[in-house]
Amino acid sequence: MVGIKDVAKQAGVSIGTVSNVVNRPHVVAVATRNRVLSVIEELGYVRDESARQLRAGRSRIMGLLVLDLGNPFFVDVARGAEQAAHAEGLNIVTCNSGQRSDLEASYLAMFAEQRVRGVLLSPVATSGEALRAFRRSGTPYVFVDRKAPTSEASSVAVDDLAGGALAARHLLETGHHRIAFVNGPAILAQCRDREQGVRTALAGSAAELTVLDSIGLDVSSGLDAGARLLGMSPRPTAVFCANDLLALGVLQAMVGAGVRVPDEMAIVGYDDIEFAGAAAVPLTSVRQPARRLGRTAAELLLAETADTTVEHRAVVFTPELVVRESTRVRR
Amino acid sequence: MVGIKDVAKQAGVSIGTVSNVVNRPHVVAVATRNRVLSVIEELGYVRDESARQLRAGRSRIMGLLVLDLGNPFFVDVARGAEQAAHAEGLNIVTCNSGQRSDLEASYLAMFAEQRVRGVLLSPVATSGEALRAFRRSGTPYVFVDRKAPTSEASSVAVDDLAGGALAARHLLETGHHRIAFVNGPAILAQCRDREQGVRTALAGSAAELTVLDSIGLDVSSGLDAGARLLGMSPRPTAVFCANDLLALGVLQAMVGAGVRVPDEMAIVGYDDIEFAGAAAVPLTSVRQPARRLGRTAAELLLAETADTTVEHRAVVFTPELVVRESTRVRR
DNA sequence: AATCGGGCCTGAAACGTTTCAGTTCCCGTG
DNA sequence: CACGGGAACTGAAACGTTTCAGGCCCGATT
Repeated sequence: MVGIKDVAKQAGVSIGTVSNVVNRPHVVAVATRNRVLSVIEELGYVRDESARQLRAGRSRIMGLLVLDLGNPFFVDVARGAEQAAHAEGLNIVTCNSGQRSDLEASYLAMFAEQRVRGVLLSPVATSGEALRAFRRSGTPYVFVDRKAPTSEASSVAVDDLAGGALAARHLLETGHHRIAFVNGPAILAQCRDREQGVRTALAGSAAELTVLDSIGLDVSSGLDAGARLLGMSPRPTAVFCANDLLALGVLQAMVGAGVRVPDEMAIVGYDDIEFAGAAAVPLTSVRQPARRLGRTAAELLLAETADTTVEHRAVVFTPELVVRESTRVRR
Repeated sequence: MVGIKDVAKQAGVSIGTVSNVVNRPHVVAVATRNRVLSVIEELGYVRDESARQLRAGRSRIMGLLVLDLGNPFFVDVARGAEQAAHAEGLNIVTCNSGQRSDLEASYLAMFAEQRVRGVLLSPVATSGEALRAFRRSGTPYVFVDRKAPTSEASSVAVDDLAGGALAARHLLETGHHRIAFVNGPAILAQCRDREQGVRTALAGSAAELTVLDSIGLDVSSGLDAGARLLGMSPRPTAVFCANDLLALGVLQAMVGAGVRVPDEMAIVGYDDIEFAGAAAVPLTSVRQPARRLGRTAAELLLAETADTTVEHRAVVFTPELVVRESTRVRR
């Protein structure tokens, strides 16, 4: 593999000069610069980032660890983060924990060992061993889609209590009394908060709430939850799902069983992913500003890595209800 | 930042011993090992991967560069690749070119500078400057979702000619004569091949083909194409889209305009993403074995990096038609 | 008693850069 | 003409690891 000293020898200059051509072209005479550049081209020299980083002490990479890349919500978060990072000349590498603590730990350790500039983290749990070890490494990080005390780190989140309440109130207002909530893994704060929001909104009303827990936050878990819903008696007349993937699964189960939506079963999802509007019955959903979430988080992280004295901030966005056919009142 | 020599000093051993504790624990006496381990824990030592890699010469990371993470097809490819890489103790980092050559170039350069073990690449174009520069870097790579001559590199792909033909023949068999094909950017070989497959299948038939080009391969491009379809006169009775995202957009446009699917407009998509079955009208689609694609590509790459004498292979999978409501013949 | 061998550990070189204090050369100024 | 100063380049140290040749000690073998 060709290194900087091969280039130097071939061009008849010192190693330092080659480095200058690559990193501060203006300090080297134009004739020399061109000669070196053409040797670089000729030999196919590629700078070794490990050596560079070892010496320079800092990386040009920002890590992003998300819960589930299969959820378009997180893809949008990633897009937002990428936009902000590129504006500063940093690259984003995205890793997917798939809600598994062991993978989360493994990727966090990788980021720490790589000495990345910082990490945007959508954690499985804020109390785990993985995170504790990561904190000690001193790598700056910002929570995404998760509130956190500013004493620990900055965070960018959406108010899940409000989001859950928004959905529940909407179902009350459209006249439902037997309401189901299909929740994801309780280990996720998002899930706990959305459920809490639902309970708060329903408290004092006459509505009866059934909570169905499911293993995952994906379409097949939704199908499964849908089957359980169909078996209930009396059957709820409305269901709110902790995210759109679950809701699409439930919807599919209803359509498959010939249950009319929204007449026999109203459905509300969460995230307002692009596919929600294209569903069998267009889905009412709680919209989160995903891209903005990612962009803001990256900006916060960049600010903190540029100036370590800046204090942590907790940004909270407010979700918004998008009403579509799946809860439309019919006469 | 605490380094190996801080640990060595604190534990009263040499640097080499600390390194052995971390990398080959069995060669150090159990008492020493425990002492060093507790110092590591106490000081919060994290190995610096740059230095390690600089010295060891090889990285434990495999790169994956995909065309569009917003397309669930590529998320599944990533999952497959991750599975194979983890089995070998490697980490995958995923980057998203978003079909932009400049981003592709930037990420490829990053991978080369990082000296990653290898790269799985779903390229925008096989002839670009970016790729030529990358080739010269000597980083092993395998094409994903793209055929390539084995003289250059291994590749894992799905037969897009067959896929296009599959869809077109299905539309012929269900009695359509005015057929539209909504294609994505012609720079993508996948798009060119699928169109070619359609043309081949339709050649000699009485069917009339209209090709609509769209800017992107996403839902909003599909909406746009749908609007154009609605304005055509005479309007085609069936449309095949280069991927499911486009098809979902077209479907949304039809539903919005009150055009009945499949009675007035049959629709076929491509990829068979999870959302295809949950669409307003469940979508007929050409299924590709996405996960298998990713897994196979990663395995090929691992084999080539383990033994450089192994020759390149070109694996081609065969797509499969999944028929659903969007093309069901009604009486 | 001398020798051998194995277990455990040390010390230093090497990896490919960046950075910075010097050196050389030349031009302009007093 | 002497001098100062800037532009262009050089040479070597430093970054934090891994690796490997060797050294030491102790028990077993001849």
